Amino acid sequence: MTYSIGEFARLCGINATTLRAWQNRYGLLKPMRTDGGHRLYSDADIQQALRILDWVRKGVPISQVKTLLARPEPRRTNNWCALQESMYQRLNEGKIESLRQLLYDSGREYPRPELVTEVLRPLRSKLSANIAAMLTLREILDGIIIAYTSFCLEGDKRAPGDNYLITGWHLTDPCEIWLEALRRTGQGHRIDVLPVPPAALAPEIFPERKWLLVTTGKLTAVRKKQIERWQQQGVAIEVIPL
DNA sequence: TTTCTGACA
DNA sequence: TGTCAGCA
Repeated sequence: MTYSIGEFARLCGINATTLRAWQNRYGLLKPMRTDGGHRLYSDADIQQALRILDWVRKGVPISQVKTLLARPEPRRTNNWCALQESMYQRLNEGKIESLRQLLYDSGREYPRPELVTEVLRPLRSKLSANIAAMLTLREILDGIIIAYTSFCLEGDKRAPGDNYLITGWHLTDPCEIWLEALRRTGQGHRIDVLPVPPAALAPEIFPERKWLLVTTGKLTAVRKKQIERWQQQGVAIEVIPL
């Protein structure tokens, strides 16, 4: 399957002008050309675009992305790959109950932080092209992740522990709140989730709880100031950059 | 509709 | 760094 620049731009959600600029200025994505000189993007280019967007979302300047892409993939056990693949297949075949079961089993069998970073996050990245079918699959996956995380959080509440509130702060992808919560389950914390962060946060109203703020992008001077202000008001805050 | 270049914020 | 106008 090949795509014109217009189609490709729509699929991956990047402006066509920007795609050309990325190619010309930073050598990112060099598609084949038609005899007439028009760009012809392939499915491999889509995968590459998703990898690029992953770095951009993490706040990496586009000029530095090429070096990061050239780096070999961070080593991942075959086990993780196989598990990810297995989840993807069940999702793709609409076997939702089976996928749910697999996630619950995996959560019992493997450490949760690795499950999140090695399996769930990569799987969601794989599903982030702007194609209706993929977005639908990702929503289904997110629903299962949220349900499972709630289940784990409730379990943690049965034991004593520190009280936490986790939410997003300048965060584009709300599911990341749940993934971060899931990473922290089973460690003797009692965590509540604010799934939809309010437009303006007021952590000072619950100073007795520790606040975990999941955030994308850079900690600007303004944001650092805000955190200092909250801390001066006696709120314990941990910022979790993605 | 796409190409490219140069320019702007 | 992303986007736009203008031209072919």
